[in-house]
Amino acid sequence: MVELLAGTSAACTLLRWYDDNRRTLPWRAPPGTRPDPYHVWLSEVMLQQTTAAAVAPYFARFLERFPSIAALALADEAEVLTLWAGLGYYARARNLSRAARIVAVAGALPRDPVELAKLPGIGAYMAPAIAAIAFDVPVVPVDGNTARVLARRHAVLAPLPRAMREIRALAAAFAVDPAVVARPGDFAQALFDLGATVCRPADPDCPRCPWQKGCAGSAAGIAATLPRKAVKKPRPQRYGAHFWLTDRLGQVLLRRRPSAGLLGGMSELPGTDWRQRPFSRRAALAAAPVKAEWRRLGVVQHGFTHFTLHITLYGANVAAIAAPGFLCASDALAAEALPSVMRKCCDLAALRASGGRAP
DNA sequence: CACTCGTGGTA
DNA sequence: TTACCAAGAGT
Repeated sequence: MVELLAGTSAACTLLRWYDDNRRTLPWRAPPGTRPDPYHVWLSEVMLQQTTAAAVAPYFARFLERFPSIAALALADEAEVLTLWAGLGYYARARNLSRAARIVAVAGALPRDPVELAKLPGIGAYMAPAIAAIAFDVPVVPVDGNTARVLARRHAVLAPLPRAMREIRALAAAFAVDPAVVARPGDFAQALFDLGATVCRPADPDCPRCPWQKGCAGSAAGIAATLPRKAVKKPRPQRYGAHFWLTDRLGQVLLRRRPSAGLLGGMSELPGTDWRQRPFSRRAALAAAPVKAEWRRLGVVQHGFTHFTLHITLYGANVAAIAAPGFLCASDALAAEALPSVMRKCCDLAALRASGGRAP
């Protein structure tokens, strides 16, 4: 009964908590002001499966180079990937690059979630997220935070992803609450902040939660165990060999990966494909870009989402390089679209060249 | 639905 | 040290 009284709904309670506890983030507009829809869009893309701390410096550099959707639309995908290097999930950058051209032609980002979802890289979460945060459309996006908060508050016992249908229904019910209709963007971000700072994945701080009184998961003492998740399979190992080839001028041979798939469109040191079994020295060198006195520099290990990669790195120096790919001055590698795994390889090669020992 | 697709921080 | 995790999307 109490929740039917104006100004005392659960949504209203959360919004009041948000007014006192909201996080200050680079992509967030100050209270009472409207954010730039482009900033909202870019931040949502960067924040997919990525922490705010990791995103912040990338967000700043990206906006400095591409201050508007129009500026982004004029850029080559390759340059966008350069600014994305190290952030991961590079399809995000490719999709953003494509979408920017579509939006630039249309003139502006649409406000309708259905229209937003037609853009590459904008899916079931991000369409309502942008609509709510950038345009105050009364919808409630369900991200990992929201799913966790609602699964606990309503003691949803079914495991993810099956529970998503029920969780989405719980979120949608909030969208008609007058307090949410009045402040859709703040409500969405209040759920993010509650999930990030109080209703944390492990060790939720229930005593400090504005929703504890109405939380079934907390009442049952099972909040920390929710949401439940389907068991995941073990991460397999893969092996490869890559080659650090320099010339008389200190330039390094690189090549561009295929434009789709893993690390699509990114630069890399030439190498083998990545297989389930290690390469012998002979098998590895059969894939070397040139015949040379190859020296084993060490092994780079790198964890991807669905496998662990072990790269044996070989190094050689020749007078002049004649091989497929392109040359890059060794002091210009920082400006290349190198994914982290390749950055590790380059770091190891530099270390060995300066006298470091093989690991 | 199940799988692919990165990375760095935390316990 | 391994394992889990973060404002998910595309296929």
